[in-house]
Amino acid sequence: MRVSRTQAAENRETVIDVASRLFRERGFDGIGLKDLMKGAGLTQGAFYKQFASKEDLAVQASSRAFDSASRRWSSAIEDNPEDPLGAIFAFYLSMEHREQKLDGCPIVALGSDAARQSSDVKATFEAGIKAQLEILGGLVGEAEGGQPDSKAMAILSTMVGAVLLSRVVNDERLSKQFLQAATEAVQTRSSAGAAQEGPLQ
Amino acid sequence: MRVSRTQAAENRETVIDVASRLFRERGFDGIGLKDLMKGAGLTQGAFYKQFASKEDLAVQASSRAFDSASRRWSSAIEDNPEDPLGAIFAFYLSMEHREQKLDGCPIVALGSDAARQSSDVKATFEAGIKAQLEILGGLVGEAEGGQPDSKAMAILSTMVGAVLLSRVVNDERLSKQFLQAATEAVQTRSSAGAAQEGPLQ
DNA sequence: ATTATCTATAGATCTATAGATAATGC
DNA sequence: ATTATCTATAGATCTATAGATAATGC
Repeated sequence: MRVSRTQAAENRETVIDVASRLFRERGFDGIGLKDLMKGAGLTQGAFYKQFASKEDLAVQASSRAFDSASRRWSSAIEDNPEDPLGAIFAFYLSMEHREQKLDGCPIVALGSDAARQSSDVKATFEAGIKAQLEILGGLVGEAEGGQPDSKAMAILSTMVGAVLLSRVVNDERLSKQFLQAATEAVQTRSSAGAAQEGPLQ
Repeated sequence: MRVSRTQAAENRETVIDVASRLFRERGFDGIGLKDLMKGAGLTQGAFYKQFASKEDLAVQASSRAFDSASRRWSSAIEDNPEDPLGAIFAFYLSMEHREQKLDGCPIVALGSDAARQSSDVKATFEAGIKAQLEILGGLVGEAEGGQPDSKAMAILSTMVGAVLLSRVVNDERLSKQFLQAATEAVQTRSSAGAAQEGPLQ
């Protein structure tokens, strides 16, 4: 029954990967350890050799979700070097992202839940959010001085809010309108006047 | 043990009120029927004469939370008729609102959860969101024609996202910056150039 | 007679722990 | 000898139902 040290490490990574997806789909309280472990091909009993508690896994899984988001942002930028910001807006503010809770933005999928979690979970969110602000801040015209990237913060707020709102309503037309309205707002705001029409959903 | 019909109706309202607050504080999955009923001064056994299921209560409680939000928006407008929009921004994008999950915006408190709930819950959110868009749309310069209040949607997205982000980070300074950045963004956007500095947290 | 609420409980599920097992790692 | 995983289980909690009780409403 015992597996090698490297296999155990792999199993741990698999559990974190699975949790990062299932938590986003069902919420921290919406899935139990039994199903999480089953998703990784293990049984519940193996859990506590790998993690201190479910809350510990919540931290690891949140961190993993932000890693995945970061990779997605980076690849959007690389795939579209002449308009990196537009590339981020295009995938983030899309109906595909609205539909894909499983591997979508952790702030949208788990934000309301994270606000009720321990400060360890919040610290993970804070770090992930700062990383995203860093990226946005680098792409936006850059701040005027005192405020540390007030523009990036407003843009991220609009992005997060729009996808959250688009998920919470049944009406797909309304969902699209939220994403469309947010796209226009962040584009005019980021290029301060030089608005470009983005091809979109 | 039986109470009068009017008392029973009152009890029902109390349960919905309590649930609308406790759900926002702890999430739909974060509180059980026993504690919900105890909060209304009743026992668990009385629940199913009043509601068909916990999900039914989730619908009623969400609706109640939006009623409460609507009342708050209206009173902000009435208290400040010369700058109604600024009044809404001031209370919504405040540290007090960040701290007050219990009676704060249901979209922020329960948005991530609601996206996983039944379409009945989503329909309630959709109705509440449309009511808020209506208010914003009436106060904003008004749309250019085709789009049904694209401005209002972008503003609401920014508001919701900023408070969500402000709740999800530990760092209060960062929280304030999100609220501040969002305030600037929605104010410049709503009065299209005629930006006014809002006194704020 | 009806019924709102109570106590009690069924049956499922949840997190966490205990002890057995079988393979690794020294 | 150590240990990653397994099966099994403790103890709590969850939603929902059943039957008793006592007051309402006719």
